[in-house]
Amino acid sequence: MSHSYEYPRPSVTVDCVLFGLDADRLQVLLIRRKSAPFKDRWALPGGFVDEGETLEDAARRELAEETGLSDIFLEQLYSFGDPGRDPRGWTISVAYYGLVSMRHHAPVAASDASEAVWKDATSVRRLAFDHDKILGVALERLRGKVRYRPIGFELLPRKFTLSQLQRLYEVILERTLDKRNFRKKLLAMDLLVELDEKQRDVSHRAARLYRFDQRKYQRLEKAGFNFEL
Amino acid sequence: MSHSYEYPRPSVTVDCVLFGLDADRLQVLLIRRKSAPFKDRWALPGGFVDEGETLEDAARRELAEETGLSDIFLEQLYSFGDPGRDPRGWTISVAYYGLVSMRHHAPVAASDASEAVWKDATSVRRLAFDHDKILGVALERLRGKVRYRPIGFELLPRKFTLSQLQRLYEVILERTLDKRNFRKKLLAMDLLVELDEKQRDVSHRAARLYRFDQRKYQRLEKAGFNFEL
DNA sequence: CCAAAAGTGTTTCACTTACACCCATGA
DNA sequence: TCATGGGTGTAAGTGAAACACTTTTGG
Repeated sequence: MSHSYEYPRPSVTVDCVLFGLDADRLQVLLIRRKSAPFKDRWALPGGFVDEGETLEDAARRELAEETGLSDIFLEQLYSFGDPGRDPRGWTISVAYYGLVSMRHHAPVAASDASEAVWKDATSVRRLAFDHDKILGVALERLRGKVRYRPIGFELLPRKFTLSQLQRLYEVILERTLDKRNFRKKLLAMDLLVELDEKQRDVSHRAARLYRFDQRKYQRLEKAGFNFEL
Repeated sequence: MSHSYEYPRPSVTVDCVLFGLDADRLQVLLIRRKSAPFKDRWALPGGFVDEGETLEDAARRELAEETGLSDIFLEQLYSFGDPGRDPRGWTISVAYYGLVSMRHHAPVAASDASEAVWKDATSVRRLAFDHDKILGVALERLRGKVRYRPIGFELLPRKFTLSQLQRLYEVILERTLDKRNFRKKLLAMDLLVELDEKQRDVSHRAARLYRFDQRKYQRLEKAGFNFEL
């Protein structure tokens, strides 16, 4: 199909919706745009895809360039191509979403970003481009996926308490959970490794620390096991 | 960001994975390519996105052009952009998947397609481009989604029997289901409308026909109802 | 009357839910 | 000693799974 090259081509970008968890709020990483369009407005980190790289590599590269963050859980979210979504012209964006432990990932602005900060994910509005919409889709996906895939652990430090884990689900799902039932259910899955270690520097009884057994989960998953709530 | 226009741009295509159900096999609609690359090979229907149309519109347009099918359930699946996936050069494809009742949608080849036919979805191989991979992702998505969203009905005629519905799930999920439990569960959801009509032209006891109550489902869904298996 | 699929209930078991008090620690 | 969250068990109810025979219809 040699005439294919005659087709006009869109620009293609990647945008990243990176979620973090701040005690009792779901956060999203935003950058302040250095240049037009939407100069000085808050936006999702992202940028143009280069030839010769995968879409996911592009997302990781842009994220690293603009916020300094690397080595994180990232998944493709959705592609946005409605006409008019970018005032510069025809632009299709492939969005990714990711989860990080805020404690281990402090953003540093660079490149096209004059600032890179965590903002409350459920209340930010009036972002650049159609990023409000992208964020909305990402929130929906996160709420859906967290219930049947153990991705929530990515939001916590490697060692965490059961209360932290419970708060995580309460924040994302926006409802309270029963403490005893929650612990019973999660421990029954036998995917948490009880560590010989306790919380430190808290002014109350220190909680036991756990870690998620990723390997075991992968084995069980292949055997048909289903993580649920 | 005026320098954005200096970036090299990829071609962007859409590809459609259209599923149908044939008594006891899951089918996928394929076209035979009229021209290079992959001339005469089986491929998913699809083509280049035009400026000024949405990605979904592009998918519907290409599907209509190449197979004559229109007015069907379509959802965005995933975007594929690995370098080298298209021998013509840098090309990103936004894939969609859809479900149709084969009885109501007979394909007719046209445009870039010299044939358009239904093939067994779980056994076709060696499709053009990376379409084997796209089909694999679509199958995975279908199996996942059919269990918690009532999209399976799109594969059936508007009026169907409970046995047809059960076979649908058995085919997609690749396991047998208990007849009594299946009927009990689905009828308990109260989303099927029992019609005053029966199956015709069968050489055994005629089954009662039902239809899916889309409106009611949408109301219940908003109220937090959750379709499950 | 035979073949083929339609249609129908009950019991068992596992899982979910609701619920309240004592414990350990640091300030 | 007080405030703060950590940690624990049981009973009741709900939903899932297992299971076999009778009915209807056309050939």
